[in-house]
Amino acid sequence: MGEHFQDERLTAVGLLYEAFAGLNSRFAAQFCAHGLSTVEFEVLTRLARSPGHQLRMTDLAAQTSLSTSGVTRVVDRMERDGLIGRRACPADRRSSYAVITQAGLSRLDEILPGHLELIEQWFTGQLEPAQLSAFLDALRTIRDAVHPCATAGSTASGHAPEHAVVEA
Amino acid sequence: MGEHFQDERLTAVGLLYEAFAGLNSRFAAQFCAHGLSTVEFEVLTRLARSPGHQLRMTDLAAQTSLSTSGVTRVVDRMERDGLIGRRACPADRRSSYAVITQAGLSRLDEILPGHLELIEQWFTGQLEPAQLSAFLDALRTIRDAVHPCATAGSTASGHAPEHAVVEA
DNA sequence: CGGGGAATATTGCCGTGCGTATAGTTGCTA
DNA sequence: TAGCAACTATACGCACGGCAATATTCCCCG
Repeated sequence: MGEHFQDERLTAVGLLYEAFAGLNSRFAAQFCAHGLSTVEFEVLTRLARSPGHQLRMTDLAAQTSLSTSGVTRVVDRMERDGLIGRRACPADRRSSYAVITQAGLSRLDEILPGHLELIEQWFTGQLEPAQLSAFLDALRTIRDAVHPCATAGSTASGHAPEHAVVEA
Repeated sequence: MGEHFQDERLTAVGLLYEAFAGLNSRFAAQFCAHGLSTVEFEVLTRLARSPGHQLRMTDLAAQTSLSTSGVTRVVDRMERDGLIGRRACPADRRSSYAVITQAGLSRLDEILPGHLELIEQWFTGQLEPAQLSAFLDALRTIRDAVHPCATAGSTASGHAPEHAVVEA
């Protein structure tokens, strides 16, 4: 494997990865400054965007790629903090709704401005549009050179479902 | 706090956040398919990009925003898997180098194509350039409306608590 | 030359957080 | 009414990482 070539890809991936990791950690730091974890923020936004500001536990789990038990616990924590509450489902007494409270909405209101600011900084600062498109061109070139027909059938180290891309 | 306005911001943040979260989880899934965790991938790229394919434990910790003990343990795992090795530092017998092995480089080679592909898909698919700039404009507008003087001062690089809100 | 303090890596201890498997409850249908 | 399905909550265990303590080595200053 050409060393030089590998270097090219590595620096490209490395730089971009740094940028992503940096953004993630800044997100986390900002959430933390407001007493939230990443998943808790996600739960909050999901609920806030849902009709009636509520969601069944199962649906919440499905929409956050968390297991149902994980959702139970997150909701436990956030209920303890007063950010969300549980509400019995009138139609089906097996289900229960997680519903965002006024405190939860306020918390979201506190976080959003800084969050948006961070996003904008990232895109306009760290990732100049021109830089970005140039980078993407380079990416494509490199990739085409490696995988003329993509296919990606690489057969890894006998480890697993290859490109098992999941996600909802 | 205007409900309508809040909704605007929420959908904006929510959509973007989904995009980021989706990318993250796809990254993780891909790494996992090759038997790596996220930090392990980061360590691998960091070492591969370093002169001599090696880095002192402390430096590795500094560059990965992991504590030194965390690095020790990650290196333990990866050494056990044969992806990297330890090498005594000739100049300073307190230090030791983590050095990437041939197997580690090969593993990286297996991962990179799919990784690059994913990145390109994300930028060109999920985040159309036109969409993106429009979105950023909207962002800016919204933000300005909320924080006329924003200031934003700061913290492009540290993790200052910013609006350190209490609440446990 | 010697001693104290700084730097470095490792390890024990512990908290966190999640997933799997299990249990308990309620709804639905024959 | 019985039995199966759907839903949530809990028990258990695991992986991960930070903090603080420890051992070793280096370096500076008297």
